[in-house]
Amino acid sequence: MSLDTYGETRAKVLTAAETLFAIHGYDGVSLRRITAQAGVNLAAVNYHYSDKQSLYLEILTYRLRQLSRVRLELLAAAEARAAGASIPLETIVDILAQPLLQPEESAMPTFGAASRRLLGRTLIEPLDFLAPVLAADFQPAVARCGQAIRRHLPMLPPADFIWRYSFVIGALHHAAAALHDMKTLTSGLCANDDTAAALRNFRHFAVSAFTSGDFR
Amino acid sequence: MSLDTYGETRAKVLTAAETLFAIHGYDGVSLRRITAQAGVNLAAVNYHYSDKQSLYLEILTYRLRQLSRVRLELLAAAEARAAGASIPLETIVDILAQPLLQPEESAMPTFGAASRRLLGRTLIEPLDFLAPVLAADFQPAVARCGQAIRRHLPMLPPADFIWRYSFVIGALHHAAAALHDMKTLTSGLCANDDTAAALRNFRHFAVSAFTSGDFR
DNA sequence: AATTGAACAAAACTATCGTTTCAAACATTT
DNA sequence: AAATGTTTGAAACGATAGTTTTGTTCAATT
Repeated sequence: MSLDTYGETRAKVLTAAETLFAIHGYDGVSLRRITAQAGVNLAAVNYHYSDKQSLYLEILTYRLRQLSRVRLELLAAAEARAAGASIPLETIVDILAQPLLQPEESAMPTFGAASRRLLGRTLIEPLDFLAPVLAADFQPAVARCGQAIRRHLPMLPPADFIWRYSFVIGALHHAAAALHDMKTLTSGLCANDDTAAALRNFRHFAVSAFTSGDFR
Repeated sequence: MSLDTYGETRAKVLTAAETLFAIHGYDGVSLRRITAQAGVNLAAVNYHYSDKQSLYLEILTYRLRQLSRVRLELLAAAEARAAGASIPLETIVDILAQPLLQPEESAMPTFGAASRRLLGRTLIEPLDFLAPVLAADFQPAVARCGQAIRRHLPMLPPADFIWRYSFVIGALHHAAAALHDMKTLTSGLCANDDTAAALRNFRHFAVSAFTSGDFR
């Protein structure tokens, strides 16, 4: 191995693992497959990370914190702009969706299509051992955005709101997990990984789902 | 083994497999776990079904055909009622959602919470070897419902419609997969497996998502 | 009652899983 | 340059995966 590549094993494992986990899921990928794709030795995983679960946890924790950090920063900036008034509904939806659907436009280095798909998949089918990190590093930012949206719909019964919010979040996660394969899912009508179109359409979709019925 | 239970092994495997696959996914369940829960011998799976993939395929094919059959029957009945006019948008949304979210109200024997969760999960993260059965036994009915909805929005650009439809279907599948855990996901505000509330709220959600913007 | 084919149980088989071991190679420090 | 601690490579470990084999038991038929 050449000098300049020495010490890159850890990063190579991370990249390969994120890609493969995103496509096949946690149980669908073996450490041999990860290390083979990364071009490193099998033992590298148990050396740099203690075990398979820790590797998955480290990837997820990093991405979830990245996502929540950007969301909370955008929310704080929007609150400052609003100067006491409520944040526009479109803005809150964008704060929720853009970091996930269009990470390249946010300040999220190395967060690409694989990260998006991994999060979309994980948030749909969380594994048992991920519950703590989801509660700590994901739910709070989602709840904050939900509260900001809630202020636009003060007359909507709480249960009705939570149902709408669940459907919107579900659609968002599903889109994040499926964006890579939209061409097949739409019989060629939508392009794959068209993050701009996804965000634009989701924004309109979510806003109209929230505002229907006139509970303002 | 007593006389009256003889020959039930195949059914016991099916029930246990559907439940476990719904909870843990295809790769997350071993045949030993399935046969242990079913109370049958390990070799029963490879005897009654040829292998693990075939077992999963048989369950999925059966459920998808059940779902599509009911949807197409409801659609045909609604078309007959409409007598040439367009089917009400609410009715089409119900045709899509009710068999999945509230199977107990449809003519779907043995289709319960586990089946709903299994389909929701599978439709979100389809395994490679399921693509043929999805194309043959699931997509057609979804496409038919999509066309029926499309007639309500003749002025909406095709790409916009397909995006909205994708989001709605994504929200539906996510709800089907998550209905069992709504209490946790909504911090206690929604009850688990409240299929009636899910359908009622989804109906309103989907209709407002489609009709916003006034493209009729 | 003997026979046949289907259904079941027990055990072993092969492959692969996550993980560990241990020595060689590396970079760094003295 | 020697010593030290870190990183990597090759091999093997025990456990578990899916699958197969083999022998037995059941129900039905002749």
